[in-house]
Amino acid sequence: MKEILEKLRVKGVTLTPQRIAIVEFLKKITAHPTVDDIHKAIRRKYPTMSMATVYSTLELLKELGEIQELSIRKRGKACFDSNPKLHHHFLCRKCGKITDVEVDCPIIKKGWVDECKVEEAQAYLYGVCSECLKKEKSKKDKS
Amino acid sequence: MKEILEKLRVKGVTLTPQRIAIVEFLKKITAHPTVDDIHKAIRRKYPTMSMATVYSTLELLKELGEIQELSIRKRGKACFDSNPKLHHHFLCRKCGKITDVEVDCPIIKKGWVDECKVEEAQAYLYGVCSECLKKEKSKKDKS
DNA sequence: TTTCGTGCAAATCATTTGCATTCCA
DNA sequence: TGGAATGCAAATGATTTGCACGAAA
Repeated sequence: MKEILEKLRVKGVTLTPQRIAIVEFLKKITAHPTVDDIHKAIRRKYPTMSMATVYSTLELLKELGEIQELSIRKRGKACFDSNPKLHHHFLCRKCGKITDVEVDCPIIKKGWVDECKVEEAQAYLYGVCSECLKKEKSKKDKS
Repeated sequence: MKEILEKLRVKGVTLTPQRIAIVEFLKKITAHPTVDDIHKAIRRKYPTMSMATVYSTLELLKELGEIQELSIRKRGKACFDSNPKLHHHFLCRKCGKITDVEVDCPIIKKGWVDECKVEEAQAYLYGVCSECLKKEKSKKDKS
């Protein structure tokens, strides 16, 4: 945690209490919060925290490579992953939960594809998660 | 083309002129148009065509598995691919063009990952396309 | 003090919805 | 004819922007 804030300071980022709160919240959570999730959570501590500040801080962290933005919810709101490293995501259509997918895909990664320079890569998988499958199964067994 | 319309008719879809126009437009184009692109294009022929109709027809075609929706433009508008088969996409950050990526990735596809059932999969790659790289290079060579 | 960040409110933009009208089967 | 599709306009919801104020360098 401290290292991240230190890294930001070195890069010349002004460490306001709001920004620190957002960084701490993101780096603590393993879920993939939306802008609204972040805003709501931090408002408990800083009741005046505005959406505009959340947006601008997320933009900043993204540019600095500290987080990544996901658009896995089609036509839905953006969500954020505090882990900027290359990995993929699964969205459960039943419960809506997003989980990390750590499989390594030799082609879908940074590098070169069809003579194009790939700087960022994200794969989105959609379906039914193991928990929801279990629930479906136990419901079926009963009937 | 005719086969697609016939397939839709068999499935019980009412074939209005508007729907036919949208299907014909989509199946002719190799690009990845937004809702607005489609609306603008078809308005030339049907000046009263409304956005609502475009949205609802696209929703229908998606449900019937005739097209797929992409959310490759983060926080941007949705775009559509008239090819419903599994393949991936590349978005050039310089020129904004979206191109198909036909590489096959053993993991990013329908099947099972981490005990989750994967029903749909899409990989989005971001970077600089070959054309923009060429332009950059020729500019550098001159200077 | 001069720049930068914040918070508020208003503006924007894509998408959705309600409803009266029109159209296909 | 009757249910479904269309078109319009208004509503919604996320994101962006403008600007005055306050805080940090």
